[in-house]
Amino acid sequence: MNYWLLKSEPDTFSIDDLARARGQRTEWDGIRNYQVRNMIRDRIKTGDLAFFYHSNCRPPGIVGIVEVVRSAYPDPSAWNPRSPYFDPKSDPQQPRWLMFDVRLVKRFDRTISLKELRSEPRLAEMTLLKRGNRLSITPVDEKQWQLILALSRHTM
DNA sequence: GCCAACGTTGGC
DNA sequence: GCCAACGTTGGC
Repeated sequence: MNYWLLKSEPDTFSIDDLARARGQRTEWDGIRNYQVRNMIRDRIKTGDLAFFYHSNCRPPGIVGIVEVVRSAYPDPSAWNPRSPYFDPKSDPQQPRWLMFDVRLVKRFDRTISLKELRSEPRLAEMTLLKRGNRLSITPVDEKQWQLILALSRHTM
């Protein structure tokens, strides 16, 4: 079983939106980066857990946990001309883009901000925190996962 | 296959 | 709004 971190801009889709969704489930669609696509295809499996991260907002940070409830399958938004994720070069006969489904597991009582994550030396090797990282899905290892879980229980 | 130009991400 | 860092595109 693997751990992940999923970025989402709360203006587009927040953890509150997920909490209100039917079954507290959603499709994780719109991925248009090959490195991330390959991770979805090869490594993200049902039962994996992921931190839900709010990006491009103030403050950016981790706000909860989701579980993968369906692994990779074709992302039809690639063929929808009205979708912001439309990709005219994606052939329905040979799907280029994949998505997966997640369900809300937990909303944290507080946001674990990017600033707080950066201030923790034991998280220095987190992919999220690496210089220049822009991937919208990044791996989290077991130790990092447990440490962040512990942080989530602290009141600030 | 190189690489300049352009587009995107996302923290600040 | 700025801009560093990175990805993609397309001419050659």
